[in-house]
Amino acid sequence: MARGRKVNSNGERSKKLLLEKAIELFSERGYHETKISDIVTAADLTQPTFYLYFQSKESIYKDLNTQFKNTFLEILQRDLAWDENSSSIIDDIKKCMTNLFTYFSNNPKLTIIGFYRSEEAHSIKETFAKILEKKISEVNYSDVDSKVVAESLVGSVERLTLSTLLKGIKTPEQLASDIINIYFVKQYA
Amino acid sequence: MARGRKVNSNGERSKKLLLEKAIELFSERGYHETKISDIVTAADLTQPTFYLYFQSKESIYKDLNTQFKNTFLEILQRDLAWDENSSSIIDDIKKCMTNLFTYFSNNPKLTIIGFYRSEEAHSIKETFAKILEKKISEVNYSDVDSKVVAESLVGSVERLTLSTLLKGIKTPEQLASDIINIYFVKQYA
Amino acid sequence: MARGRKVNSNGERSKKLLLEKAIELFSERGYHETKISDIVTAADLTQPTFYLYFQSKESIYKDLNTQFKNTFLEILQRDLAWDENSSSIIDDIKKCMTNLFTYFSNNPKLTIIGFYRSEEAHSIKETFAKILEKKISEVNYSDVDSKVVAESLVGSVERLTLSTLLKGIKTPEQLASDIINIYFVKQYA
Amino acid sequence: MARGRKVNSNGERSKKLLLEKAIELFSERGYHETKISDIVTAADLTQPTFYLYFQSKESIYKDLNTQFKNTFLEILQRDLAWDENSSSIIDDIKKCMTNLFTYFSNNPKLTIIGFYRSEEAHSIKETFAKILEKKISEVNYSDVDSKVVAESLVGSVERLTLSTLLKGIKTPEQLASDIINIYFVKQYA
DNA sequence: AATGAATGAGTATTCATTCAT
DNA sequence: TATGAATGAATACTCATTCAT
Repeated sequence: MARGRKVNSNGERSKKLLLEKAIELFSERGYHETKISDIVTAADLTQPTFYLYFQSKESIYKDLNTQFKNTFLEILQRDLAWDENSSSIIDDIKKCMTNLFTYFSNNPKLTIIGFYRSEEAHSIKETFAKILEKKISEVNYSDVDSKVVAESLVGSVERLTLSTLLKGIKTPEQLASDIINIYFVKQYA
Repeated sequence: MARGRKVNSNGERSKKLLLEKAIELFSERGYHETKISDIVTAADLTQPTFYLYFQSKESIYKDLNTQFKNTFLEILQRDLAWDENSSSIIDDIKKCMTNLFTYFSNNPKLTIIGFYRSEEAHSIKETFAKILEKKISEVNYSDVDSKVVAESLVGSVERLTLSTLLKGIKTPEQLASDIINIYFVKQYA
Repeated sequence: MARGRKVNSNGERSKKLLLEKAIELFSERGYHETKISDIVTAADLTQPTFYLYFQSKESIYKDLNTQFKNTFLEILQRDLAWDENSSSIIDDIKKCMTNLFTYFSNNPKLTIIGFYRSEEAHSIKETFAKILEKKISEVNYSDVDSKVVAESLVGSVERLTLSTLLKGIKTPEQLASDIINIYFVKQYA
Repeated sequence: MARGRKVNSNGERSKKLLLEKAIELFSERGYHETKISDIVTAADLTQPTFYLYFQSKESIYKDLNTQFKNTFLEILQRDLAWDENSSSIIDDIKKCMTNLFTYFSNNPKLTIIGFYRSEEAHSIKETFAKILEKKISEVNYSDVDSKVVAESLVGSVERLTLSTLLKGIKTPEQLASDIINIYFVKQYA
């Protein structure tokens, strides 16, 4: 293959392609097992082209994580804003989860990276738990302290996303409903 | 430039030391960010000594994971054996969790590796979920299918171990009790 | 994504601009530390444009050096032509130095490149020394062989250009006069 | 060639060898034209071995320069210490030059690097000139200011080292004597 | 049992240069 | 005349692993 511009080439398209392949590979193999050479090969480009659009391997990974984190926190903020005098706290939580699951569902690979593989995932989950805790503390949750309930909820979201949502077994709405049922509806007689 | 056996050296002790340091570093930094040179430096030994006791970096990591996995599955098997005509399924689950948490608590670093960092962690959790599902299916859990409840439970264990148990906020017994409360006791009125 | 000829663009001007920026950067940073991308960025142009006017990075650098060398040798030839029956050899040398310094002064950056940074600078200085030697050998210079005096003179020119002439501390005339004083006038009693 | 320790290998020797080859190549080709691969090939070793003994290409180069600079300045300090009430300033200068030339002569390649190729060479020469200027200002040097004489002297040293000393045409003593003759003895009648 | 010394095989990154428009 | 887009070829540096002692 000769040097220089390819026929019909287009910068935006190349960048997008590289991002796609990067997301794909990072989510499948993780950061260290993904080589720049893998990414560019998958995109049918060469290594220097990667550096035309991204600063470094680390920076593209961080960008991806930031992107996930920002959207995630945005949804949280929007749906679980604090002093909201909403009709029902539980409905709020349910709505929030539905939106979260919808986002995960639409961006499964990015979610794998940002919610499971990244080192930053910890802090994201901590934040999630803290916000939930505040909500739950307003609910009359018998016998268990809100922190534990909140962390438990985060764990449920984490695990169910992987095992049912991303596998297509449950829709966002179903999953949110199931979780609400487990945590907030009398269920065991 | 003295070479050869150190004064006071002892094969078993060196191996143990290397294992300890490896667990420590793998749990703190993960597989790729931990170099053999880090491990031996921490153990005040040299790289060839590492290969005296372990086949490779990968093999020691796998060993560690296998060790965790085996004990984990052992506890599961023992406490949640199938067709047991136990007095109470829920008590069984509670007992199992208590034992699991006790093990985690006694081996926090190995737990980080085997239950959080390792790629194998997925299959461990799947197994866990499957066994739980079988149990739960025997319980009259209204409105939510057992698979979801089981996976949710696994998530709760996962998250609460990290955020409360390993931080010393809850004892194994307390945590098991909390989880049982959340999942199996009418809690929200 | 507009491409093609810029408004107000002009081939000759672009080439001149590139040359200027190249001289500037090569003199400041040297050959290897100057990237083509630096040059074109400084000229507010793009990399392919560079190759419209110059064959390669090496060739523009060589051109610059050749340009310096040619002018330098021209001045030497003109002012120190061999068997000239000039009234005074020392006056010739002084005149030559004055002209050299004037040229340096008017082209400080090119001088840095051609007289200091370039690998070719060695041969230029050798030539300079040889020509001076021939002149000096005709002068009754006691105790020191002409080669040494000539090389010494070259060194003085080299160093003083950098430390006084190009810093504006001395004018070409002053510097030439100073050097002549040092080398050819009884100065230390 | 197999991995692992070579027969009869010795760390100190390898390091020395690498240093020697590095000095040789840096002096012949300069920093950028010398690849690590060139150095290790010349030493019949491999690239990782280089990094066993040196931090980086830049660091070994800097070390070399520092080594040259330190010795150089040491000689200067020792031989041209300020308020010395020495019998003769000119003798001091001569002695200093002799020592300098001897050092250059014994370390020709390092001298090429540290006194000619390095960017630091400028500051070394400036220091040299400043110290000389102080000395010369105490001498009754007619018509030319001491700064110019000092810089000129530095230039002479610079050029003559290259063109006569390192080529074996002059001994350190002869060269020092010649320079003193040029600058401080009535020479042209 | 342990270490000093060495290396094979990567791996991210850079830069001059070129093609298609 | 000029540029957007791309690449060939290098190059410093790292790390797990191994041999000789």
